[in-house]
Amino acid sequence: MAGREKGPLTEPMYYVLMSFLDREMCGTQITEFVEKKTAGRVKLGPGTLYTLLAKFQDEGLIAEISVEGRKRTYQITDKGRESFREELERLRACVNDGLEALS
Amino acid sequence: MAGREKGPLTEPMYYVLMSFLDREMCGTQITEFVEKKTAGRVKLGPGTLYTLLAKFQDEGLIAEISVEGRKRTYQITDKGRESFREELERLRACVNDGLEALS
DNA sequence: GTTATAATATCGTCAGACGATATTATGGTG
DNA sequence: CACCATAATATCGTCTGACGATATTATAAC
Repeated sequence: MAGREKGPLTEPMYYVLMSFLDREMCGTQITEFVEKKTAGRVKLGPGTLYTLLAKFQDEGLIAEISVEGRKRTYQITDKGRESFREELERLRACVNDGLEALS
Repeated sequence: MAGREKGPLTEPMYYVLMSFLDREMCGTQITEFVEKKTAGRVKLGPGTLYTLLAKFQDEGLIAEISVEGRKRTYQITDKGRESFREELERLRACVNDGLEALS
């Protein structure tokens, strides 16, 4: 059960997936989550966010579970969790490589 | 003495800067360094590499120190080192955020 | 039912990644 | 020296993603 076929995640992709680990989310909740989690370091524009949600749904990393009026709520899939874990490992590898190179 | 004005580094940028920490480098040495350091996870195409070297020189992160025939050798600047350190910190923040979200 | 608000969707532009291909310099070999 | 192989860098075109600005759509309050 490998994660996302296409290579590594970008920073926005990573934080969007992360927002789903605890609970189901809709777009605006994700925006708030990311900004808060990163203490303002990462801010998602709507263009980035909704394009991403559509793509993640396409790729089966998240699934829509409800629509209330305009509000669409999604939850992460097993494949999505796996993609997130893989990305976290990649990031750790980057950090390790960097620390090693500094010493 | 802040690093790069423009936001975070991409993965290729990060590893290219990393290659300079120990010693001066030319293009082909960088390609080999990155592939070896990441155990093949990251491979730099020539388009990516030489475009990057030109930009880094422009931004003052590296400086050309010798030309032998076609071979151009560069070394990292203080600003370049600072940019690398900043990027490493950013990556650590991403990892920490991810670990925290998983728990 | 008009206005305000919340939420999502789309468009255009720009930066970066990268393979394919071209260019340029060097050294060897006859 | 002329030719060729090789090493190294440079450029081009295409594609993907980021993002702000703007538009659209649904709900609710008055």
